[in-house]
Amino acid sequence: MHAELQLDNQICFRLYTAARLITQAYTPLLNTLGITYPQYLVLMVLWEKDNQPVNDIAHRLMLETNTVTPLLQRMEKLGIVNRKKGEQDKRQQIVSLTPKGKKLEEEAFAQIPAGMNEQLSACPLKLEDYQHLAQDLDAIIETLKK
Amino acid sequence: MHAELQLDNQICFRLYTAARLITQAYTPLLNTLGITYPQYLVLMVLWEKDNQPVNDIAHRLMLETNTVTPLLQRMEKLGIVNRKKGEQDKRQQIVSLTPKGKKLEEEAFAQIPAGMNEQLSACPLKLEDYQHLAQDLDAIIETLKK
DNA sequence: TTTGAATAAATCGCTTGCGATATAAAATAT
DNA sequence: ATATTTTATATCGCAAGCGATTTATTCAAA
Repeated sequence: MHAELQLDNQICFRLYTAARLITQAYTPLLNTLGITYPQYLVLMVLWEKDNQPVNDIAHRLMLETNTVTPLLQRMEKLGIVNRKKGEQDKRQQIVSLTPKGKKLEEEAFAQIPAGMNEQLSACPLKLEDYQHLAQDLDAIIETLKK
Repeated sequence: MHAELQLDNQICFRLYTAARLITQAYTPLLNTLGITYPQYLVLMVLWEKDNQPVNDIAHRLMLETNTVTPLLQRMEKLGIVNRKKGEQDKRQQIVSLTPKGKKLEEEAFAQIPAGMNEQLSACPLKLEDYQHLAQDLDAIIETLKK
């Protein structure tokens, strides 16, 4: 019985589980938009700034390009982004929103935040708890990112 | 510009990223044991209580059996667990540790906690921050689990 | 007891995530 | 200018994770 090896003592298991469950909470909301959670993340990056190369999107999401490239290919097939070769640097693929991808921002704004608030309404955490949580998670992320 | 749709305002993105990065931090440590992080979770469940049916393991980890069954099949192939049909209830598969699976507990105890502490040594969070973090994550998990 | 409903696992198909490698273009060095 | 190295993406293979369905067994009801 090593206390260090017990599931209940693992912050990592809690992170792993909370991340899965909150992604699952997004899923029915995102299904009505026809996208997945990682695709939603990519859209948030592009809604903030359109026309970005794959690398910038990957860095923003702290993912590798071997994750992001296939994700973008699927999103292109869905008709929500376009990819075109960079003009100055032909190695780059510049990713941009299609009209459909831009339109999704309004639909998301109308549905996602309210839908998540509703699902978390029973959660006892207060605004300051969420702020504190965000700070702690940022500290962990900052420590572990390369 | 909808502030609600900005990545920096998303607690979910932080959870998603922190969970990925901390799993990545485990990876080199677990590689020396020849296992993955989800496999390590299963082992922690079995180290606490051996001989459990698939369903109990899945419930403990808050995963579905369609995730756990293939995971256990891979672990069986690695020679760290055995599966045998339940005697009272023949629908069940009772999962047990092999000698190799039991031995991994000592190796894990010798390497994993210290290795993770080292990687998180630069993290500014104090013990009480981790405790607070654990509480907040438990609140989210409790709210979202079905 | 026989039938119908619930339960335990397993299987299938698809998206992610990531280590390893490949390919092409740009930047640097000689 | 040519060779070398770096950089940007893409490709491949495998482990998860999960919705949907299937199969076998048990439980409950008629």
